[in-house]
Amino acid sequence: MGRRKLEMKKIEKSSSRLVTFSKRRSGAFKKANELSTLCGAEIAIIVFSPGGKPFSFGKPNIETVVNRFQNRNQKRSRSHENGSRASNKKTQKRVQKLNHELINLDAQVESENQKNEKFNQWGNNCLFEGKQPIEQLDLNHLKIFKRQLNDLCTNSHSQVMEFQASQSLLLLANME
Amino acid sequence: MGRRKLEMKKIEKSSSRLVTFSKRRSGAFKKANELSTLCGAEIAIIVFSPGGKPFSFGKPNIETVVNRFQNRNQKRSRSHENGSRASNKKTQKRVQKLNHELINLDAQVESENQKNEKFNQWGNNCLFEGKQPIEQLDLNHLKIFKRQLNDLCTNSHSQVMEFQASQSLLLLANME
DNA sequence: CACTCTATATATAAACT
DNA sequence: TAGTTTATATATAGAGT
Repeated sequence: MGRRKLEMKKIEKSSSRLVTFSKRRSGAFKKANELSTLCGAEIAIIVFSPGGKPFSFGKPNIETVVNRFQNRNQKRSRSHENGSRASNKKTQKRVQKLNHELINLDAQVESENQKNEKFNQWGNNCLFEGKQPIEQLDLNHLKIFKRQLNDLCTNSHSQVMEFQASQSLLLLANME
Repeated sequence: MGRRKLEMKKIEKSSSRLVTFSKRRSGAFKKANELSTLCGAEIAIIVFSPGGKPFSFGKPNIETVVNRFQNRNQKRSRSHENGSRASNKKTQKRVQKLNHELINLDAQVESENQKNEKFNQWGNNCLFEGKQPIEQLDLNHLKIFKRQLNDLCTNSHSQVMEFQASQSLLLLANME
């Protein structure tokens, strides 16, 4: 699916192989997500790169699907459901708001999409607030945020996950 | 990728949904096989149809890949104190959801980009005109979103900030 | 690297068988 | 319910930044 037709054999050139792996892996995950969304199906993908690095995608999550497949429906441990981590109510509220806004934003954009004409004027009329193209930054933030989140989902290593979680929000915090 | 563009939501018509599931499932497996062949990667896919039927693909085979993945998780799990794994699962789930929201958002904007050249140069040639059209609603969502993200992380010095950042995503994970 | 930009190769939605 | 066809939508190879 590119400039040339690729032979279906291992790509020799290691640099190309790596690029292809990365592109196709994300392509595969996207497909999996679409399949799941469109058809209401549960799906899990596990890939090991040639270098041995694990990548995974799961919806609703890997464990559920894999366990179901292995007929080992282990019961969830609900004992930690809320733990001490949810103790900061202020933060919790904010996050809740944030989440709603995000959902609303998505719905809004979709709605505007249908009113194509108006949406097209978005960029013309509302970009600058004072001097700063704040909204543009927002979009970039969203993209970066998305990328970070994507990494979080892709990488199953919990420690890396938490690290990246911090990183992503720090990034957002530091960009202005 | 067909006669029409499909909305990324569950297909209502059950007959169409079934056809789509079948087609896309085989498409996904084919992609997985190609990825494996081209890059020398191990891969496993498990899918449950909406009806609950399991389908799977694995190269060299499912068991190998899944076991490799789970062994790795076991190691990881042992090195953690109790409870962290459960939270991480939920973090992953929540983050996945958010990610999907953002993917959709991004897709919408991208779609508009193609339709409207002006939008492509969003940040370059758009001047603030002081208008307050209806489309402003979208921007308000963006602004609020960003402000709240900032609020999450801006309050304190970097160490506390990082702590809160982690906490935020963990909270996201714990809220539904 | 991670991303962008195109020309091409593929996947697939609908319709039909 | 699975193939076949065909018009379109996507994915992505290769090259460049």
